[in-house]
Amino acid sequence: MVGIKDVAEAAGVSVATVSRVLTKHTNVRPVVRERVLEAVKQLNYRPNLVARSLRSQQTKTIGLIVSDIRNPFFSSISRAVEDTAYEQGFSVLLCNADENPEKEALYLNLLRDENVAGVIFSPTLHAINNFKELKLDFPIVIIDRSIKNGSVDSVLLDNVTAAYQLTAHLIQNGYRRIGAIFGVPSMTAIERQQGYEEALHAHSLMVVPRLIKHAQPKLEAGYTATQELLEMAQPPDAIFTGNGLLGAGAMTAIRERNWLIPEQIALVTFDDTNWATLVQPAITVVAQPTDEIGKIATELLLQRVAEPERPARKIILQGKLLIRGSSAARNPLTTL
Amino acid sequence: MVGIKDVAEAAGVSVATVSRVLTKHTNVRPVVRERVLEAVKQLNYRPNLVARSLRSQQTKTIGLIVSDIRNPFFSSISRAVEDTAYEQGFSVLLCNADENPEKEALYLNLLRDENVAGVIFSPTLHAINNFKELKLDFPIVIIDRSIKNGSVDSVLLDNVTAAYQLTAHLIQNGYRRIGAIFGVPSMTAIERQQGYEEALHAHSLMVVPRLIKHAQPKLEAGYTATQELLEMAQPPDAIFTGNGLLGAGAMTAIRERNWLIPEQIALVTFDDTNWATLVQPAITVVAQPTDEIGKIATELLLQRVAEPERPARKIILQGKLLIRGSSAARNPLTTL
DNA sequence: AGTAAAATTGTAATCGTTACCATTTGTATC
DNA sequence: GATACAAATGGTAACGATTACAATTTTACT
Repeated sequence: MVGIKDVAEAAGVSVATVSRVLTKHTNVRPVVRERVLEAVKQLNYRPNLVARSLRSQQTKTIGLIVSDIRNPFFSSISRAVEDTAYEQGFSVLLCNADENPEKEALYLNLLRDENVAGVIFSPTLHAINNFKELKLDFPIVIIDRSIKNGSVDSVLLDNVTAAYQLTAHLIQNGYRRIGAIFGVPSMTAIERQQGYEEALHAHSLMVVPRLIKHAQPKLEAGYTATQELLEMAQPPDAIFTGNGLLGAGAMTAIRERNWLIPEQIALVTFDDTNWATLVQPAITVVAQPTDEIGKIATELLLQRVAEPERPARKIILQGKLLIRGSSAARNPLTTL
Repeated sequence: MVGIKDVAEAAGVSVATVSRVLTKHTNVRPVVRERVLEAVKQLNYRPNLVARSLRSQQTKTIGLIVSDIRNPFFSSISRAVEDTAYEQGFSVLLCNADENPEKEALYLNLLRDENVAGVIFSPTLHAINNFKELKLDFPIVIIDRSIKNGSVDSVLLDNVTAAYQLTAHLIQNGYRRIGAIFGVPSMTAIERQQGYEEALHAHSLMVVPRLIKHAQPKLEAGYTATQELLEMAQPPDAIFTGNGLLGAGAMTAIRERNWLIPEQIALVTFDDTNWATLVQPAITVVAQPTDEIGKIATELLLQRVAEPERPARKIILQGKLLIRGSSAARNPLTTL
C-alpha cells in the first residue's frame, strides 16, 4: 500500500507539503506542486479516506433514509441525490426504514457512528413528533414530510394545492362521489386529505366519511381499500389515491372487476409512475418533481455542511397536474 | 464526544479491556464485562467506526454498483442487498454507473478509497473485458452479467433458458414472425438472443435478422426500435423484449398505434415489473428472482470477506415464466 | 545591503481505536 | 506452599492521514 510518506519521499518533500498539495490549494510553490503531483501519479497514490476522516473529523459521506427504495418515487429521488452528491465528491449510504420507527432510529444511529456529514431523511410521523429527542448531531434535510419545528431544512411538495387540483379537476369533469384513499400514518397524507376536502367544500360538496379510506402506503392495502369502496351499495364514481403505490392497488382492484375507466369509475392519483401511461386509458396524475426534490435536498444539505449556522430553509415545490383519459369528462346523461 | 477512554475510566479498567468487551468476546471476566457494559450504557458510548476502521484496516461497508437504481430490476435487488447487509452489520454505498465505463472506473476507485469490504457489481461489457486490468483489490461479486474469468463469484440468471422458454411459448401459441429487441452492449443480451435463436431453430423457424433490433436498455430506445418493427412492410406478429425497460418502450409504441394485443401483435418481455399486470391484457414475462439475486450476492460477498481464499462460485438461478394474456394462443384462422 | 513581513516548508502532535506484548492474577498439581 | 501454566488485564505503539506551530526561505522595501 502506497502512503503519503512514499509520495513525500519520491517528491523530496515532507508529508505536510504533500497533504497541502492534495487538500488545501495554498502556499505551495508551483514547482513543488508539480513535483508532488508527478510523484502521486507515478506511484498511483490515492489518499486513504478513512485516515483522512479520522484526523479531520469529517467524512464525505451522506446518508439517505427512505421507506423503500422500490417505491419509484424514492428510486427517482435517490438517483437525483446520488448524482448531485457524487458530483460534489460525496458518497451516499442508502437505508430503507420501511416506515418503521425502530429501523429509523437504528439507521440514524448507524449513520451517526459512521460520522456522516449529514442525512436526507423522509421521516415517519413518529420521528417527526420525537424530533428533538432524537438529538441528531449532524445536519438533516427532511424530504416529502413536513415538520412543525421550523429550524430544520426541508424540501416539500405543496400537498394541499396538489390534492386540491386533482380533486377539483374531477369535480369539474362531472364527478360527484369521489372516494379517496390516503396513506397512514403520515403528515403528507393529512395534508393531501385536507386539499381533497377543501376542494369538495369549495364546490359545495359534502365530505362523506365512508368514502375516505386510510391504508398503509402499499399496493396491497390500496387494493383492499379499493375493493371496499367498490363493494359499497352506493360506490363512488371516482377514486383519488394519495400515492403511486395505492394507485397501483386501486388499479388492480378495478381491473379485477372489469369496471370501465372512466365510465364506471374514474381514477386519479399522486405520482407519475410509468404504468400510468401504459394502461388504457392513461391515468390522470399529479407528478411530483422528484429530480428537483433530490437535487435541491442534496444541495441544501451540502450547503449546511459547509455553513452550519445558516438559517433553515423550507423549499416548497409545486406538483404538476397531468390530465389524461382516466378522468375524462363524464357524460352528463350518466351523471345520475 | 465520549470516547473509549471515558468508558475505561468510568469502569475502572484499561481501554484495551473495553475494546475487548466490545469487539472480541474472549478473555474478560463476566464481572468486568458487566461493569464495562454498564459504563457504556451510562455514558451512551458508541464506538467511532472511522477510528475502528483505520486501526483494524477493514470497514463494514460494501459498495453496490448498478446502472440505474430507477430500473425496478435494480431497485429490487438493491433492497435485498441492503436488507441482507444491514442484518449482518454492513452498510451499503450505492453507485449508479449508467452503463458508462468511465463512471464505472470512477466509482470503483472511489469505493477502493473508502476501503469498502467488497463490492457487488453489475459490470458493462467493457469492464468485463478489462477485468484483470482493473486490479480490484477487494472482493467482488458480479450480478446479472456473466464473466468469462472463472475466478470471481457471480450470481446470474440462466438467460439462455429463460429466453428460450419465452420464445418457445410464443411459437407454441402460434406466433411465427417474432421480433426481438435486445439491450446493447451486454453479455446478458447476447445470451438472451442466443436463447431466442435456439428456440427458433428448435422449431424449424428461420432467424430473420431484420426482426432483431439492438438498443440501449432504455424506454425510449425500446420505443424507437418497436416503431421500426411495426412500420415494416411485413411487421412481426409478436415482439420479445430483453428487459423491462425495453418492454415498457415497446408497450408505449404499440399503444400509440392502437394495435390490439395479442390479436395484432403479441408482447412478451423479461422482468415482471408492476405495470405488466396493470395493463390489459396483462403481459407474459419471465420474472427474475431479484430478491434471491440480491440476497445470495450479499451472502457470497460477506462469506468471501470472511474467508478470502474460498474458491469462487457461480450461482445460476432460473427465471420463472408467467403466462398471461399478451401472448394468448393465436386464432389459427388468422395465422396467415 | 539590511531588515521586516510574507510565503513556504518541516516536525511532531493528534484523531479514537485495536494489536501486540508485558504483566498480573487465578487455578491446578504435587 | 511452591511451581507451572493459563487466563485476564494493562500499557503503548501503531493505523495513515491532517494540521498547529515552529523553522526556514523568499520577497519587498528602504
